[in-house]
Amino acid sequence: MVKIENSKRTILNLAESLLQDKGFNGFSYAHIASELGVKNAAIHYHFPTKEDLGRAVIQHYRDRFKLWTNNARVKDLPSREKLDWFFGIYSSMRADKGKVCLVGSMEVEFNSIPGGLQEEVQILHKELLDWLEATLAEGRDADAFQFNGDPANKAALILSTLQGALQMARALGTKKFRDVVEQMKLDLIV
Amino acid sequence: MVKIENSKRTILNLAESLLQDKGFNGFSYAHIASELGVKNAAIHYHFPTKEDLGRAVIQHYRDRFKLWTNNARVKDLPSREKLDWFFGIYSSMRADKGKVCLVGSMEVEFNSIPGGLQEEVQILHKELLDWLEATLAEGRDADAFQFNGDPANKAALILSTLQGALQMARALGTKKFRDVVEQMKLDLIV
DNA sequence: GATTTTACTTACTAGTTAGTAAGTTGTCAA
DNA sequence: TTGACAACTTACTAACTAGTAAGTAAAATC
Repeated sequence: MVKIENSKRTILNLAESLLQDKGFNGFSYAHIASELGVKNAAIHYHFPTKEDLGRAVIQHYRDRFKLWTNNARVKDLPSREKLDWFFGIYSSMRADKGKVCLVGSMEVEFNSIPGGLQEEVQILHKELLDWLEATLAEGRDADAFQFNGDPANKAALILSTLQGALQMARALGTKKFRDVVEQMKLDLIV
Repeated sequence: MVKIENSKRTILNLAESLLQDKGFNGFSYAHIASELGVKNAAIHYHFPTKEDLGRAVIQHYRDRFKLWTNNARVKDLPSREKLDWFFGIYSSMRADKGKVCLVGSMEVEFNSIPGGLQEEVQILHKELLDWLEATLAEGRDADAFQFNGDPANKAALILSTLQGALQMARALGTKKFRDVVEQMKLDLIV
């Protein structure tokens, strides 16, 4: 038995990374195993099926987001800084080997992933949307943001844009991603 | 020899459909073959490798877009209607079995597709962006559109948004897609 | 000190993948 | 009518896929 500190967590992190790098159909148990220097079956020991692994990745992602947004360091920020924090998550993904949003990655392959994963993606996407909607509404009330229409729709627009912009950056470079983020701010901030 | 009218074109169309439905890693030669009632090798006869097939799909997509945008029926439209036509392409995709933008689909899997395909995606994305940028610039000059900043950045934002919104609709439904499109118009049209 | 549990490895399976080589058959041009 | 060619099929391969069953060794628990 090789001594790996908390190997379940290590597998989870690597799986998340691979999902954001190559998509659900783009990586295999063999990839994970060889990367970690263990055998195929070791991964199956922790996550019996690929669906289990996928679900765990999304649940971990959800937990982390909930933890952050409930933390005073984000919760008590003014609206504009909350939004900057949120945009920062996506900028970090871009900086981290050109990763793409987990949600977008799984929605592109939505019709070829297990049903249990589809549900999980749905829930995560809703949670992101809800937080963003509340932040936009709060910011408009405080005259920090300026936009017409329903905050829910503006939230859906912004999330879609971030998701698409990370993908665009894959083909056209990081500058394009930053341009889009700047344009979003230009369209939103007073 | 079974009599199929222009089977190369039939394969191409089905491949495009599968790409927008399941992604590049989500379909196989066997899928295409069984759907068309032919054998695996028949597909390889027309498109020796999967990279060849992918390139042909994208090139076909590019040709079609160029044809449309150069046609008087689009070319001579006022800016607002040009934009409506463009948005209509994405609405049609959504209506057509929840398809997703070809570019987004391939950018999610960018790091697990052949290099030749990556180039082709890059070129297509640039062409879409260039047309949209020109249309936005033209529309702002004609006081049909209203936005701050560089038309190139606004074009990148809009394209990213459409791409992301089609993906979002997979998990959260068509209404969300329409909401995003309406919000974009609200943010743009005078 | 014995027993159970954890975290694996070894060795395998059945199915799928892209891709190939060689043969077949209908169509068309000379 | 013959020969070339287009459009396939048959039959195959090597590599990879998720997943399993049985065995092993160290560590934790009793």
